Amino acid sequence: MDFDKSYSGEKASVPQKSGISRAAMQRMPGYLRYLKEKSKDGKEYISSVAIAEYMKLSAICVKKDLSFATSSSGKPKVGFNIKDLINDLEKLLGFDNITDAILVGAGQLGKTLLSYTGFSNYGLNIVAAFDKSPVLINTKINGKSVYDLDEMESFVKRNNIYLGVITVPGQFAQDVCDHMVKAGIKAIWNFAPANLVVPSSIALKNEDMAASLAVLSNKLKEIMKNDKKGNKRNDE
Amino acid sequence: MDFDKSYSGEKASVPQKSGISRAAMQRMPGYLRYLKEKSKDGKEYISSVAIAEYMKLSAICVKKDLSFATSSSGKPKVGFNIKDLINDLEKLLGFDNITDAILVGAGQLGKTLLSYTGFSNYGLNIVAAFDKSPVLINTKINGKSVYDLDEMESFVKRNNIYLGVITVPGQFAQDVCDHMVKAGIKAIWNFAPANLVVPSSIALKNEDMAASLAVLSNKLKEIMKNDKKGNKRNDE
DNA sequence: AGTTTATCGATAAAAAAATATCGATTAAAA
DNA sequence: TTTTAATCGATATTTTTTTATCGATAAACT
Repeated sequence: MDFDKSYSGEKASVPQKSGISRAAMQRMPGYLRYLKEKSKDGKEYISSVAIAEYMKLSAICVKKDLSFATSSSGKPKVGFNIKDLINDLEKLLGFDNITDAILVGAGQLGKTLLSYTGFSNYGLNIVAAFDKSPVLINTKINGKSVYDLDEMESFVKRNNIYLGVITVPGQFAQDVCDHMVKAGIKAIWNFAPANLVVPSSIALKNEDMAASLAVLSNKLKEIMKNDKKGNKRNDE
Repeated sequence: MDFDKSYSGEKASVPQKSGISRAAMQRMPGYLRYLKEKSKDGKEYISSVAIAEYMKLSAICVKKDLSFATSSSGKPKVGFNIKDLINDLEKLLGFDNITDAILVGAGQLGKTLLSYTGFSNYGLNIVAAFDKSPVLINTKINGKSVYDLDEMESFVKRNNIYLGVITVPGQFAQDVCDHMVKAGIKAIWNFAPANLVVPSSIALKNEDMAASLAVLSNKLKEIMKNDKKGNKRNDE
């Protein structure tokens, strides 16, 4: 039995069965976005060097990352065909076919996510929301219905939903999570500040603002320290 | 909102000068959250094993991570003093003293962040917002004023702000970013789906929804594949 | 008090990820 | 047509991160 090694389902240690490291996987959408820009500009081919320069990565890293996605291969001297690469990446990322999802917690953040129209670009379609608040139940947000949380389980089963988004306050997150798992949800995108416990067979991704902020604060601290020491900055 | 961007400024290759890896840094808030829970429950000491079990990490990993934060040391047989550890972590994370920040883009997501009351726990205080829309300028959101974007630079300089949050649509993000850098902002928390280019002296953290979703979709795909192959699931 | 056991902390080993090297290839230039 | 230069792709190396080992220590038990 393989247990997850990073907290809340985001293990640091377990290898990706597909061979792609998580770090690489996270870079993919960045490549995709850049390639789409370039494609719009009318460019047809691009080299790993050019991508790397823009993305501030090493060309080797880019080449290796892309090798996981590319069906066709790049051409020496010219690089990769951008359109092909976009297709490959979208396929790899699953952005090419839409996955239905439900969201629990129609508060401020929930509303924001429900109102966001860009998810279809990422292959995600939030079809309904659930909440406990009578004020919200049976309202619509961006054309999407908000139902009583009690109906979540049957809705999920009836509509074969596998992905759930959690946008409730931290103290309710575990409970919502448990219900989702019970209902048959297999992937959870958690925006609540909580360390969720899930069976190892469930995919969990935490959108942890605190963690992000921790990294940023740390960097800022380093910068301020260096500035005080009189080091030059803006080294471009 | 939609966000993604993983790379500029977040290269995988740059070593952390402080010796703490980014991965470890990102785990810290998780520890902190768990310890606070335990502390509330009245527990006084906790072992790395207990933390690891809950966080689904190895105890060794926990010990090593905590060794970067701990001033005091743990006691054999009983573990760490929870209160001390909380203090150490908050200090390490900079959550113990508040940093002022500004936000640009008072749309749906911007409003959500402005309304979120939990940032003070993370040492962040958004003091003002900026936007281009006349409808929003001079309004207040959660008691925080929205000003004309043109005033951002002088505001930042006048109030010695070092941290900026970007919540504008992707196509405007780079421009806003440039203005922030020009104004003297040293750390940028970017929620826009854009690959921002910043001087290397600027800390940049992208809240990359697409990247998160990529990881989650990938996991889900694996799970569905295994399910189809008839593997058991919910192995607890 | 003496023994046992859980836990720490330091160091060593292993694993994973990023980066470097280099021959092969192909477009463009001479 | 030959040479040159940019780029790929595979393999090797290095670096970083995680995990394992193990002696030391302090609480609990006998």
